Amino acid sequence: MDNIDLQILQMLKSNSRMTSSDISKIIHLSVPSIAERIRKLEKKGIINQFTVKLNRKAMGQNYVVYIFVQLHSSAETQLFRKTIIQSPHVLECHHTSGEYDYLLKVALPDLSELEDFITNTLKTNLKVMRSNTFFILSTLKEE
Amino acid sequence: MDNIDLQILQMLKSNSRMTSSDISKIIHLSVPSIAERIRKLEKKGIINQFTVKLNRKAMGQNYVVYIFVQLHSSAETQLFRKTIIQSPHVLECHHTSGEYDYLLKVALPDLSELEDFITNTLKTNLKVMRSNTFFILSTLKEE
DNA sequence: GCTGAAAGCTCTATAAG
DNA sequence: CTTATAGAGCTTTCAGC
Repeated sequence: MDNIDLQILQMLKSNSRMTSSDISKIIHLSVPSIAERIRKLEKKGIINQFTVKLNRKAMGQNYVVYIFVQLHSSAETQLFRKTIIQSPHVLECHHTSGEYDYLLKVALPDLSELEDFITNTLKTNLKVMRSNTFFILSTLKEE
Repeated sequence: MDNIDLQILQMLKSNSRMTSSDISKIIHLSVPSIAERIRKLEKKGIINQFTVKLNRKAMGQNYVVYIFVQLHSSAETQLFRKTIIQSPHVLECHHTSGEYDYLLKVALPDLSELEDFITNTLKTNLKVMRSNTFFILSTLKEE
């Protein structure tokens, strides 16, 4: 991966609908070369996905919270992982170092759904030992 | 925004290079209709950005950490915000409720750069009062 | 690995119903 | 919203460096 690849990635990051010929006009390289470089970046897994960033408020996701979670035992891990991955409310889930086991980033339309998520999904269904929730008041930056 | 818009958004989320005619073959609506719907979704700000998800490891970002940050006083806020937004290492920055003021998500190539970021950028330059760092060991889900 | 040109195809924009 | 059309623009391929 050379400097030209980095430039291409940067352009696609700012607008993934750019075509090879768009990019060709900016960096001086022929269209077929750029098309092939993009294909290779995808194939090598450097580009994971072409996607869109959506406006959460517009999508009715008015609350975004982080929830630290500690599980009882590793016996619960399987169900926990499966449920979390499938839940449409969970934006991210990381296994973390420190006091807790996992950190979830969760988007919800209202507080009653948050209550439901913590009480039913986490505590009851997933047998989470303890959790710690804090709210995102505003976001300065989110890539 | 109706159900068709939601379907279009879902498809673009899974692959933002889909064209109107690609989408037209899946949901039964003419190409001009879909093209116009996408334009409106962009104009309304429901679609914030067309972008790519990159593989962090492949980009040399071997460590991703969360850092909670507490500022001394609101006098430091301006510089803090400006610096954070410009820093290429900072993936996200949220103003949060709870014990700390901000939560940063930071990607770095190695531990010495992490040390540098905490010691120099945060503590020295930005006069951060205290911080609390924890590591992401692995990621189950990240939209 | 890159360039340039040609072929064919696909997309977008527009107009009319 | 649909269909139809025209024109612009894209991707791919291939020969040659």
